[in-house]
Amino acid sequence: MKLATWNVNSVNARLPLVLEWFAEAQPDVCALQEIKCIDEKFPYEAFESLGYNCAVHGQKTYNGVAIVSKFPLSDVTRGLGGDEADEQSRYIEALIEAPVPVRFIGIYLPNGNPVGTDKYAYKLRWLERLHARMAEVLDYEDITVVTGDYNIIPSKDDLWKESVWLDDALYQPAVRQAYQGLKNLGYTDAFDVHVATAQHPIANRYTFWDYQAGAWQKNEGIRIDHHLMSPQAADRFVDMVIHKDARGRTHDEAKPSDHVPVVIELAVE
DNA sequence: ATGGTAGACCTTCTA
Repeated sequence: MKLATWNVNSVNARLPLVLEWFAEAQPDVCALQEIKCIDEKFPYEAFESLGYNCAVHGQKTYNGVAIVSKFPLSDVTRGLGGDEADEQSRYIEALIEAPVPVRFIGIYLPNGNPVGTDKYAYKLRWLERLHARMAEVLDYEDITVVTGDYNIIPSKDDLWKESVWLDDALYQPAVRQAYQGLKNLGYTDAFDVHVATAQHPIANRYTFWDYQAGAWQKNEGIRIDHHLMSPQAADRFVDMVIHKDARGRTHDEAKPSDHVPVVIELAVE
């Protein structure tokens, strides 16, 4: 089973490119972030025509997440617990009803910039709430994958020049420690397994290149889109592919997202 | 020198 994540930076502005990628890559399930539309404006029909079911947690203008799946979806949860006042759409969870079921959680973690503001405090609180939910989910002993745009650069190997990122919310020690804390619960970063088991050196580890300052042309990227696997999922890990080519592809008037799809394969079929 | 790009949308905000 191929499970993917992709921050599309507006699903409607990106639709031709997104559909083209789905037709080619054939993910079984994909988490989308920054759909940037309310539920009613999600392009359900386009995905359904490719054979996908959709669960959407939209929001006007900002954020918004969705799960699209070739298998039926059940037990859908929209929004992360732990703060009733939080109105930002950044969390969606569903059970993928494949022959071997998979619990699939798509997140769009707060960016948190600038450091020291309420936005940064919100990021840290959101990480605490995610930690609590991921601890709960472990008790289900499901094949669980928590995937999405974490807005966290885990290590200095995951950026092109450390000095540029030292004051950024994506690279703060407290944020990186919180990411390590998620792994300490018992989750495995699919990329770590990918690196440890690779037959050849990893040619690319970045998943995001900024639109500004020619970042893509200079290969000034960062790794911020992650798959965290429960022990039951990690036992079935087969492969991981970062679709770097998506960053340079255009389609008529549609320009690429600043993030690329990241796909893992699990042996659950 | 505080740039540069993209998307939604109402004029700036977010990333």
